[in-house]
This record gives sequence, structure tokens and C-alpha cells, in this order.
Amino acid sequence: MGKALVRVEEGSPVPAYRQIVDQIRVHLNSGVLKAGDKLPSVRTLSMQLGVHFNTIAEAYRRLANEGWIDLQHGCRAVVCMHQPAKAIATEEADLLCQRLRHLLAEMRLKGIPVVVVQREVGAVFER
Amino acid sequence: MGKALVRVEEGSPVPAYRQIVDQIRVHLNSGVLKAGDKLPSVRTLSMQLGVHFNTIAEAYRRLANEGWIDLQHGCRAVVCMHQPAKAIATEEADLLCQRLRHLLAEMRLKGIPVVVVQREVGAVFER
DNA sequence: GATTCTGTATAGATAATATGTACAGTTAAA
DNA sequence: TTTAACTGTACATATTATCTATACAGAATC
Repeated sequence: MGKALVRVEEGSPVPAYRQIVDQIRVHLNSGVLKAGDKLPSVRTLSMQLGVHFNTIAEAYRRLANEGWIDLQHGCRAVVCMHQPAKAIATEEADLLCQRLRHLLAEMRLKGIPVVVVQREVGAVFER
Repeated sequence: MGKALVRVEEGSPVPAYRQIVDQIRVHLNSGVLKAGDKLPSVRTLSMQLGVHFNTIAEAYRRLANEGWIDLQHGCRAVVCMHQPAKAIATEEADLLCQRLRHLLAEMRLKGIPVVVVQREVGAVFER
């Protein structure tokens, strides 16, 4: 039994649909979800996560707007062949670095050792 | 002219008061804000950031609830002498690692080179 | 064709967020 | 001491965001 595709954190201040978008986007990038793959139906996933299926539909709509998946009435969402360009403005990069610094500071504050962080970096960027 | 203590990202989905809380908490941990320091008044900071002063007040209230600052009617907020314990449950650590992975994946997706990330890690954790 | 699966559209309830305004405590100058 | 200017607070309100309920419409399968 493979790990669930998505997990929704109950008490989080970040809304469910955005948690879902973020996690699926990660899987799209990491290759867990490949072009042509079909996503679970909004109702299937909604029951797994314990949220309303319209919440899943909202998440899918966002991903479609970003160019990650194709939505067509009546059939399951499918991962696009031509995924979105990865160009990025330097300003946006700065913003991401800022978010990274804040998160790292929080982790350091909470006593998480640097080696753990380095391991995550290595895992994501493929050393 | 030192850098501003806080910066609120306009179009962000994360609410202004939480951006403020997060950034000030980072400064509290990093030592930019030390015990006994006074924070800017809610009105002063609100004008710098272009939000209502009640939004700043809300942020200060959160930080006070977390034990970072003392609030007293009539005088400016002041950084506590006894700052909150830094104990952390493993579950919370897992959550932080998960957030880190997602952010890293996003950065990689956006084409940010790994060396930039490693530099940030080194800066925060003091190589 | 009928059933069952799929995503969609719209309205409504609830909660989160930001603001407007009046208030009350503290400080410092007059 | 009085006054004025500064501080955080309280509460009502407007707006927006989020989630849900329900009915609908396209596609697949029998």
C-alpha cells in the first residue's frame, strides 16, 4: 500500500484546497505524477481526505490554471503533456529565498539539527 | 537606514497579520530583537506597512499569547525576558520537514540552483 | 438506452480577515 | 497638576475566503 498522494492537516491555518494544490504540485514536479497520469476523481479523493468534493474540484481548477493538468467535463483530470514553463523572475526568487530563510530559522528555533535539513535538500535536489 | 523590521507581501494568500507574526518571530529568535527591546507602536508600524493598526494589534496579541512579548495598555510592546520554551514534539518536527520539502521542491521547480539554497542553510545555521 | 461514473455551476452558511470608530491607560511636556 | 500626545484595547461592521449542499451536464460502461 503506497503512501497516500495527499494528506490534509486538520487544524492548519492554510486552507485545505491550497494544501492539496501544493502537495500535488510537488508530486507533479518530483515525477511521482507523470504526463498522462490520471488523478483520482474529485469524489474519491474527497472521501479519502474527509473534505467536500467541491474542495477537491477547486484544487484541480487551480492546478489546471497553472497549466499542470487538463480538466474535461466527464472524465478524470489528467496530467498535461506540456507542463508549465519553469522560468522565474528574480523578484520571485528573492521571495522564495525569504520564505526559505524564515522556515529555516523556525526549524533552527525548534531544535532541528542542520544535518536533517541538509538531508532534505539533498533529497529534493538529487545530490 | 537599516532594513525594515517587517515587510508585508501584497498579493499573498497568507494574511497580513500572520506574515507580521512570522517575521517578527524570526527576528526574536535570531537576536535582532532582544529581551527588553520595544517594538514599534501599532500605529507606527501600521503606517509603514500600509495596513490598519488593528491588524498590527492582532499580530502583537498572537506573539503575546506565544509568550514572546509583553503587552500593557498605554505603553509599547516589549520583548519578554523569559522567552517561550523551545521544546518541540517529533510530530511537529515532521510537519516542519514536510513544509521544507514542499518549499524546496517549489524552489527547484522554479529553477533556483542548489548552491543558493545551501548558502541560505549555512547562513541560518552558522556553518 | 440506462446506469454510473465523471467534472461543473450556483447558492448559501460559516469563518477569517481587515477596517472604522470610540475608548482607556501611560507618558511627558506645559 | 493639567494637558496633550502617545500608547494599546474593544467592539461593531464590511468584506472576503473557505467550505458545503444540491442540482446539473458530459463521458464511459454495461
